[in-house]
Amino acid sequence: MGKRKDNNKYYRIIEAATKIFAQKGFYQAKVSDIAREAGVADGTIYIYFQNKDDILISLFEEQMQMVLDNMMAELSPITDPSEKLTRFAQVHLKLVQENQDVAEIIQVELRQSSKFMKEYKNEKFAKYLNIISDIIREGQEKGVFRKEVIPGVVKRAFFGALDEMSRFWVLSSRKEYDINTAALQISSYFLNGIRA
Amino acid sequence: MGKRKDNNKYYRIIEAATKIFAQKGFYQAKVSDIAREAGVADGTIYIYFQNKDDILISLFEEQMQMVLDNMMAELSPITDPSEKLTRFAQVHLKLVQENQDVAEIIQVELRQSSKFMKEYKNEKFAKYLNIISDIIREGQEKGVFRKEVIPGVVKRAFFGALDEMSRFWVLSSRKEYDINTAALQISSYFLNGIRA
Amino acid sequence: MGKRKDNNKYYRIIEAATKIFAQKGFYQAKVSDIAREAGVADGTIYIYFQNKDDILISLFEEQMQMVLDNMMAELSPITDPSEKLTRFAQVHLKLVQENQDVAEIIQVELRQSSKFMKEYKNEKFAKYLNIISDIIREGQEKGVFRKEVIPGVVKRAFFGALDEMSRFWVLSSRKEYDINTAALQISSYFLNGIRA
Amino acid sequence: MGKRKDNNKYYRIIEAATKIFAQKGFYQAKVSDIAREAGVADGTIYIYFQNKDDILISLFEEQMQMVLDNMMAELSPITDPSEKLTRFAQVHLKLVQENQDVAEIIQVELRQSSKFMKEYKNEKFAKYLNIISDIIREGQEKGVFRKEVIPGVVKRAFFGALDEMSRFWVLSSRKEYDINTAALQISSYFLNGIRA
DNA sequence: TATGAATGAGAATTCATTCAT
DNA sequence: CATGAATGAATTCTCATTCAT
Repeated sequence: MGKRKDNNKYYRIIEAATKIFAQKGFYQAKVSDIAREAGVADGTIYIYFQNKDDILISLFEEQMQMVLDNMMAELSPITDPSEKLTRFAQVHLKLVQENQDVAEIIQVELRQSSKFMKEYKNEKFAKYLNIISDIIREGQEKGVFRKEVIPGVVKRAFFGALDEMSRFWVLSSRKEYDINTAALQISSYFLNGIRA
Repeated sequence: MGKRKDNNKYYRIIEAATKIFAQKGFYQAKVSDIAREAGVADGTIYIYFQNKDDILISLFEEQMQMVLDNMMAELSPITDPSEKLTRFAQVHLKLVQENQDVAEIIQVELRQSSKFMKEYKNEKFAKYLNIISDIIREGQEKGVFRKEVIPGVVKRAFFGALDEMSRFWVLSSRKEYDINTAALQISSYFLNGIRA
Repeated sequence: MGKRKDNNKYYRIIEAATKIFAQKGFYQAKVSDIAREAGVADGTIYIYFQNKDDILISLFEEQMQMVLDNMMAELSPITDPSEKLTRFAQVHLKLVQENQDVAEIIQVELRQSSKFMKEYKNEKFAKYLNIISDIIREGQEKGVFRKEVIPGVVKRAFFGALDEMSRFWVLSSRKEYDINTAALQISSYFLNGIRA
Repeated sequence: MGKRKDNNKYYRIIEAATKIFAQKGFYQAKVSDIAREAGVADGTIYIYFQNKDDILISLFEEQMQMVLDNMMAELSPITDPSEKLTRFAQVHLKLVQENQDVAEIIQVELRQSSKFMKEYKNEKFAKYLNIISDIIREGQEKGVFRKEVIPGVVKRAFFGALDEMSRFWVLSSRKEYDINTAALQISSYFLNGIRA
């Protein structure tokens, strides 16, 4: 690895940006806000990142990697596809709960990323979604999920369901129900819905 | 009759803004872009709208009203809750398909609305979601949906599933499958999942 | 006279402008504010006045004429120069008191008139000041005022003294002393000061 | 050390603003005019000042402080109240003569300050005026000025007389008489006028 | 590497003035 | 004459980015 990430300032800036972007949104956030939060000078940001866009992109990469690693680690010991799907829901909502800033940025800014970063292909996010479709396919092979179910549809529907749920959960001040309850409800809908 | 709305310029600006916001996103869109697209002078915008934010808010209100009206009209003749839910999915995705600009704005900018429009409460959107929970509750009363299903979770999960699906559908250039197929798949997952 | 002033709208606009300019100052006042106050359409203003500057100039002319006429009428019956000077002070401060809006505009906007109306020569104001120097000269001829007093200095000093006094009087909310008292004090200073 | 003032750019901008405001008046002066005159970028102005109003306010504060300091230094060695008053007139008019830009701004913009700077209380100016009333009061205590003279009236009348005189002197191209002559005339009027 | 003062392009908004009705 | 919707030039202020130290 080059010197770019050796220094912990790189991560301090990512952390700071995560907080500030979550608070104000990408366009409302000023580079100097991030610098202040990170305890560095404005100019220092440009030693570690090419520009403001690059901060957001790097943030996505780093945080999505973290999420991916976490999810992989949680799912690897499980063999049963149904259990895997349920676990995915639980872990996803738990991660959201524990990293609300990250969650908010991914939910909000990810959506408009295509607007300001035409070229940015969010491959990590695609990988994350593919964990779901891989589970579906595995279940279909093992004969526990119906064959006519389209994995590419389920992965989006399932993720969308969790995502909308977590958005509500993050934004609402009074939490009417446990997030784990929501995870179990949602995965049960889908499991019942796609069971062979 | 006030000067607002009784003139077609109001709607011409809304139309133009819908196109421009969808194309570039709210922050990247310049008021003068919208003016040019609408064929009016920059200053004219400010006769019909208080500021740039107000354009977006008004756009939400108008377009959500249109969506609401459409959905209500489509569902009113149906009595069976299961059929209603399926129809909701079909109509929603059809509306998205026919109003991609509107869909993109609602999906993308709606998310960050809380960031720049602290005071704006998107009541129309809440109403739209409540159509779903009303269907669920009705189904529970009629004994066709399971009692332990939480309507507030289903409405978000179901909408989220459709929304994520439609985002993909709108963004992807090559459409792998018919959007109606997706609608039927998703509603079937949920119907199987919550059936009594 | 042409049709310009025949219509009472001309005077209604002058009245309105007097009020609005006094309230907000020339630059902060909007033409549409004046139109609303006068109960006419924005465009109507431009039938009676060439532009915003012209409103102010016309206002000066009209109001200064009124002030001049008033002062002349009050002084004409008096023959004694000392008494005239005292009366000038009293009438001036009374006029200020009764026409605070006019006073404020003349005091405030007159000062910067040279800035935005390079060509405008405020002849009426010069005439008004000359009433004072005429009194001084008359007094010198009659031997009641000292010869070495320079009329051109006295006219400015005397007017300036009254003007500063009236500015304070207009602006301060609680009036510590009667404005007539101030008039008498000031004229007594000058009379003692220049008496032969 | 804050970033304000310790840099000479702060003063360069004040200087430039003094010139530009005197030339065109506050509202006609563009921030970019000031920036160009000061030899800095437009944005640099906003590092040292909050906004255009703040430039004017700061300018008042700085220049009035200068005037105050000067006047105090000139008067401090003098003990006789009459002589002090005369000296005040001389120094005031000399300062005006030497700082015509400053004088013009204080005379012109000070008047309308209440219009656009509701909250700004020009305390330095009040202090300056109070130098006069302090002299009057001192003279009354020493028995050289009449008791019935109201210091608050004299301070305004005297300042107003000098101010109107200096306005004329600054604006008129051909100077009919020496400014010192005017100072002596005016102070003699008042001294004769209020002498015990 | 790190700094942060300086830059200046860019954008929202205002409002005097016009002109078709 | 009167209207007031429409115009678009003009101006303040912001903030990502640079670069001399």
